[in-house]
Amino acid sequence: MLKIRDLHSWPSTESEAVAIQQRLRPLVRVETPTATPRTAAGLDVAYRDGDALVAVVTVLDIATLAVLDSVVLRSTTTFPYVPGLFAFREAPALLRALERLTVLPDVLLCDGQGLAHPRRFGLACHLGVLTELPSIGVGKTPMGPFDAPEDVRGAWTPLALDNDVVGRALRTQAGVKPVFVSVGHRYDLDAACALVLRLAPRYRLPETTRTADHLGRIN
DNA sequence: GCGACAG
DNA sequence: ATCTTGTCGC
Repeated sequence: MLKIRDLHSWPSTESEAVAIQQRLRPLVRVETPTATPRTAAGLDVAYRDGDALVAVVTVLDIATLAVLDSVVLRSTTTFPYVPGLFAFREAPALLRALERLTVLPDVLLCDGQGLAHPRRFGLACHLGVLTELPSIGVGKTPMGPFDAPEDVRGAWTPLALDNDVVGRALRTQAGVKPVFVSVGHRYDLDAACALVLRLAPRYRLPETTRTADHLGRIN
């Protein structure tokens, strides 16, 4: 159902990984989404003892937050955790999980950064470019400094890296830390923040990531 | 050279 | 990410 573009093989060294990011970075497209999305996917990976991991993808109906589909895939670690090269650790398993989806989502919400990345090619960009699906990065920790948005749901401040605005620190609830939203592929920052707010009516993180995280813990 | 650094 | 007690709040 979902086609994964064969743009590169999975590297085993950091320098190869960086070269792939630099080669794929120009393929990212920032654009206003054509239509209002009806479904959104949450992607997450849980780690187990040793090199075992569990990749989870859930598809929710944005209007009702009902879970329409979910895939839980057990796999194993292929690349160490290196800040800036996160996709090479999590994307292989997440892509295999995405291929097993029955309901194709209108947009991907990734657990990590998109353009808010040192080379402007975080996990959300990587998954977006390889699937050609619109994608958004929702991180719990920023990769750079930021000014705290006011403590009101919906408040935000720009996230800058070097001299570019690469994302936003977005307050999804008063009294909790903001989340860090950036474009992954085929989306824009305003629409991304609006969607994250709709998906997080009650908690800090969007329901998509919460359900995916939950499934990863119990499986 | 040293520290910082998505999950 | 994961390892973990108690505590505050709905």
